[in-house]
Amino acid sequence: MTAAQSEVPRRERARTATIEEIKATALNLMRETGTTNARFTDIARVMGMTPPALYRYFADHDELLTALIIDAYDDLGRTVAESRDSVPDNDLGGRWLAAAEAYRQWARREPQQFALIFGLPVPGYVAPQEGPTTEAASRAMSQLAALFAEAHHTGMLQHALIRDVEPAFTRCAEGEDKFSDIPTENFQAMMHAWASLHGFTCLEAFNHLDWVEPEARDALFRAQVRLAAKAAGLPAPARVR
Amino acid sequence: MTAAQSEVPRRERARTATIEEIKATALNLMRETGTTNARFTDIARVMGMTPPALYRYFADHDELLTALIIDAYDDLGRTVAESRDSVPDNDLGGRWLAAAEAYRQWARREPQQFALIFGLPVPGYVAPQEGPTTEAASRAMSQLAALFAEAHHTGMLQHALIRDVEPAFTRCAEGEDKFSDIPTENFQAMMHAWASLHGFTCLEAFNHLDWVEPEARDALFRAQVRLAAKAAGLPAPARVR
DNA sequence: CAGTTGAGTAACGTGGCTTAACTAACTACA
DNA sequence: TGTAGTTAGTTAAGCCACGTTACTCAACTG
Repeated sequence: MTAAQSEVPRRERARTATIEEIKATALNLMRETGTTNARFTDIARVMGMTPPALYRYFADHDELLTALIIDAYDDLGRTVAESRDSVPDNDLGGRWLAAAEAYRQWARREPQQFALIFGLPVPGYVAPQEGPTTEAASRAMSQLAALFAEAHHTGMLQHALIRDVEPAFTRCAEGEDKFSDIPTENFQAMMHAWASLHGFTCLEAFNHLDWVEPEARDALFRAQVRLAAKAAGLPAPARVR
Repeated sequence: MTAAQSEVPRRERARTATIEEIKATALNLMRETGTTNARFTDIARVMGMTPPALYRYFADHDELLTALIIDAYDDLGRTVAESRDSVPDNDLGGRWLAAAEAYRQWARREPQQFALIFGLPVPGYVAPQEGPTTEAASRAMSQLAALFAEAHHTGMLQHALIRDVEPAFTRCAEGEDKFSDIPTENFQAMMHAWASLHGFTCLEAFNHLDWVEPEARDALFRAQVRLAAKAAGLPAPARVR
């Protein structure tokens, strides 16, 4: 391990550390202000630096934002995957429940990052076209798709509740290589499940469910997710929490 | 009608007209920039006025935003209600479908206004506590609730797919006076339906479904809404579109 | 004619983005 | 070990833009 450190030149390590610190600081500022804006000046001040120094690491405000967006996707995807994989392979319903809960809790914990990736673009930000953000997004989403692929391959995926697959959607789904191993019917069901999960998550993360008591909100969420599972043909979770 | 105009003093009419123009201009600027920010300076410039003049109408940036948020809720609620009521009373499934489609299309048409009410708060904006925005929100939402109440009273509301109502949610739902005439089971189902609708709408409005062809997206949406209806115990639409 | 309202001008203050020029420290190599 | 090159960082400065207030003028109302 000590040997591995010297693999990477000292300077380069310091540099990446600084980059990480900048991003972390920007996120902290967003958390404080409750927005998706982080001023260069403030970041520098908090870090005990001067604003121009940041330009050594990010050519542009947009470049920082792009990095943050990619990180957010990766973090969300990783969190969902980890939570999903903490449930045994044979309990597919439980794995879906865990993944969904992770999605939800991540958004609650980090509403700014959630807004960063799933909300309106930040004022003044223009996304790099065909860019790495899109890739990061599909990487994160494939964590959900993996669950359905898994279910399909082990034969545990039942028929979806909506079975009259729309022809237009069939054509479209077949165009996506990475999902080609899931039957269209189930792929469509997955999209429904995702939308359903996403909707609850948005409402809660942006404070539109404050009038529902916390325990009731938990219950409502579980019901929403179970409903989505049932509709998608996923088996019920092994243990009821 | 001509007599009615003189009911309201000339000055007051001019004043409200200006207020409307300010709000409309702000919205146009938001549409142009694709954000939820509208600078006072820009509004004034577009209107052929000077910035300070706006302070005659809005004491504050926040005051303008508050007005815009309330307008957005009202507009959304009105749009949904109109679309819903354009379908015959006896076709409850069709009414739900129409309402949902209106919700979706409104968000597509006005992503900025949609973000204004359902996204992160605008940078620097602090909502007036216990304020009129909350009232406007529940007014808009009651347009959906009305549909379920209607269905319940005419006896056309079947059992929801999820029937083991969570006890915590029961207590909470009973606390809401305005929904007290809908059985808890169905109220919960309504929340599920709303979340599902909202999720799809958010994803589409914020460009996360661009990879799905337009016709396929329409199909996907209709399936999502039909699924939600089935789960909530609403009858199927009379005519299949 | 007196009072009220709308609007403009000028000005203040602030604050942030960004570039340019310079300094200090570190790295590597002879 | 000394020296040349590179990198991180600072200071200074320019620039622009926005929000907001105070003051003044014009127009309308009654």
